[in-house]
Amino acid sequence: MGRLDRTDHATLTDVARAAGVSRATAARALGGYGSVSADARQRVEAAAAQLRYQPNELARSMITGTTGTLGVVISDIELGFFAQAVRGIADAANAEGFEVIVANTDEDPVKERAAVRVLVSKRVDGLIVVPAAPAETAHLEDALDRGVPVVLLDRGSASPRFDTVVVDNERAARKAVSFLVGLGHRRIAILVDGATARSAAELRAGPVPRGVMTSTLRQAGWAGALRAARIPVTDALIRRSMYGRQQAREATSAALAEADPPTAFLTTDEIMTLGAMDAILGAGLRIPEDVSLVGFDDVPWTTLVRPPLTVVAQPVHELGATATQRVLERIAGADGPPEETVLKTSLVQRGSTGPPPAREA
Amino acid sequence: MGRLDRTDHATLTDVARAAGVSRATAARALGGYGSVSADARQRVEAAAAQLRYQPNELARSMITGTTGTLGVVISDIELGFFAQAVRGIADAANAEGFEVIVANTDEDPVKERAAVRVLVSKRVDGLIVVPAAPAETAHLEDALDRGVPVVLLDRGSASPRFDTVVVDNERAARKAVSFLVGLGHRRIAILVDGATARSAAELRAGPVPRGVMTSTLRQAGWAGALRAARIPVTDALIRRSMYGRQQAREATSAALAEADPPTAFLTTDEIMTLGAMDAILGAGLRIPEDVSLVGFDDVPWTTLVRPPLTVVAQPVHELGATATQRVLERIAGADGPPEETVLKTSLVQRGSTGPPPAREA
DNA sequence: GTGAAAGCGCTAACAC
DNA sequence: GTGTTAGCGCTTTCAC
Repeated sequence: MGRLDRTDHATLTDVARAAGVSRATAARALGGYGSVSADARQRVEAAAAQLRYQPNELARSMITGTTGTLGVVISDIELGFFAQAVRGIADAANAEGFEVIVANTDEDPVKERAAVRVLVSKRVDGLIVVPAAPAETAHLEDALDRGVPVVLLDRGSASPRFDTVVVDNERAARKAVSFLVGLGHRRIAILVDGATARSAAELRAGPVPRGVMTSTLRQAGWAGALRAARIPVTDALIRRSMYGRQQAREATSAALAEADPPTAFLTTDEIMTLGAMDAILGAGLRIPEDVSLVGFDDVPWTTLVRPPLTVVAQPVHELGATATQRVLERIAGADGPPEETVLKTSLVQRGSTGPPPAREA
Repeated sequence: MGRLDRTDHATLTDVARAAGVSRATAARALGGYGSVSADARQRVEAAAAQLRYQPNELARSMITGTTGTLGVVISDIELGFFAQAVRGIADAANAEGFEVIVANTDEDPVKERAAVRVLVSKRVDGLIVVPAAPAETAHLEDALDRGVPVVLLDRGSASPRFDTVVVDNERAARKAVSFLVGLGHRRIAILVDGATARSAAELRAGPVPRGVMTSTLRQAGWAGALRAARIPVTDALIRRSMYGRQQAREATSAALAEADPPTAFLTTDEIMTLGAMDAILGAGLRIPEDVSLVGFDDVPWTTLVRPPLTVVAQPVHELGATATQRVLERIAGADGPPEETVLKTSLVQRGSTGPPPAREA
């Protein structure tokens, strides 16, 4: 341990000197390229082992122009969905020898811009980002212009320049709601983050533009299913709340307290589902006898609560793996037009959905 | 966009040329050190903005010897506990201008060694690791020898060389079990990962050595509480399972099927708790009327299940933040002896604990 | 097969 | 105040 200089790391120069060869020869022996005599190789390897030499990847990156590092920009690693996605990314990345730097944005575009800037400065080879504001992508296009491939995860953007990996959000919600309609429900509410909510009028006006959050798409799917069943799409069924469990709970409680409360709820992610269940159980209502519930995301606890939850399951791990694959292809030089990959969700029917209360039929 | 060379990044040389000054002056103007005339600064800043110059952190790191990056080595980011810890780390790190590279080991020492080697090669400024095998720390000492500070999180090691941030595992379990004893329970089982389990004889033999997993410590706390209540510590109460929800479920079911089943269970983490609850509810037993349950980790769903779970809450976020603080201090040059920080857990009493069935009293 | 030399983009003395 | 000159540790021609 340490005859070494200030950094305590043996350098190639140290190894070369110890082996009695030039740095170039040492590099060739260690890097396994060019040709080196058996004897020289021997001595270099011995010296390297002896000095516990490990190449300085920083220096190597300076030359090769690649760092073997991917930047991942998400909203919050604590949320099950993102944690799973990151694991999918990390696994796919590690398999190809890449490491992953994770940055949380909390859906704040300012933090996102800062993170992207830092990551690009650190010369990540590629970026996977869940855009906080899919409509504002100047900073992401900037990364692209600097030669850093960017793949969007979970949300598409208005810009056509990015590879994108998402799930079939609209269809997923439509199927979930159609299922509820088939059960006999007509007053099917959707619980959405107020920031991404659209009014009934907006929903009637036409298709959802590109570059919106998933919950907006899910809302469109919900509206589509209602329309198909000739059920009026009204603002009363669109329950808005700020994003958060407690807020979702309050919004759901308010809905439940109305004159003709919804007989079923569709919630757009784990946190909202948690809040909605809090409210339903807290009101002493039975699921599904009094009210049915379908949530997004098949997280572990959904099978533990009673009744187990009917959910839309997303292939989250695969979402991350696919995005990684895509960015790795770009890094390797693939230069076709941006691709949008849409992964399939599935409706997992469990116990939280049933016919509406008898008096409703 | 791009008169730039192969990397598409403007360099300091480009800026200096555009501003008509030397690289040194440009560097001073941009870096805000040394002194530069107002005029020169002006021109440099204009040129930098015009070229959208962003310094190459790689080159900067080569010289300064610091990367502004922390390596975090955990078992699995998908587990709520680690996701939370990583968030705590990332927040504390970001606040000081550091980024975080995350590596998953799945408790595999081989993966851990590989991860540490890569991270050190990438010249992270410090390492926070949840050691997969706290007894084998040669690779971590190697990092230390190379000048990379290492802080252990969640688990201590046998080596005295590392700063460590843990919770009071033994005391936490002791309190939880004492609480159950106070309720009248005597057959209190503990569900542990078979890999970390100790036999009743081993537990009686003496204190737990340093460098073991948390569940081993929790088992010691469990045994301590039983001893204090003069309840025999028997192997029958130590329920082993492989790590995993399904495995925990099976182990719990087996315990429940015995002649004199435990009237209470202590589970050592979220996954084990999930499996234990699966088994208890699956057997049609009521909680806490038939069997009480105390789990480790106060995750979101614990308040949603019925009854809500009594748990040992760990300050997970703080655990990560504290470890980060420690490693940052080391990076800044603090060179006192290694410190062990022990954070306090708390027992959150909810509905899953009550007196044992009447016939037991 | 091997060494000398250049250079990645930047910082940091050290002159002027 | 500003420019020149060395490097950081490595890869990579290009001679020999």
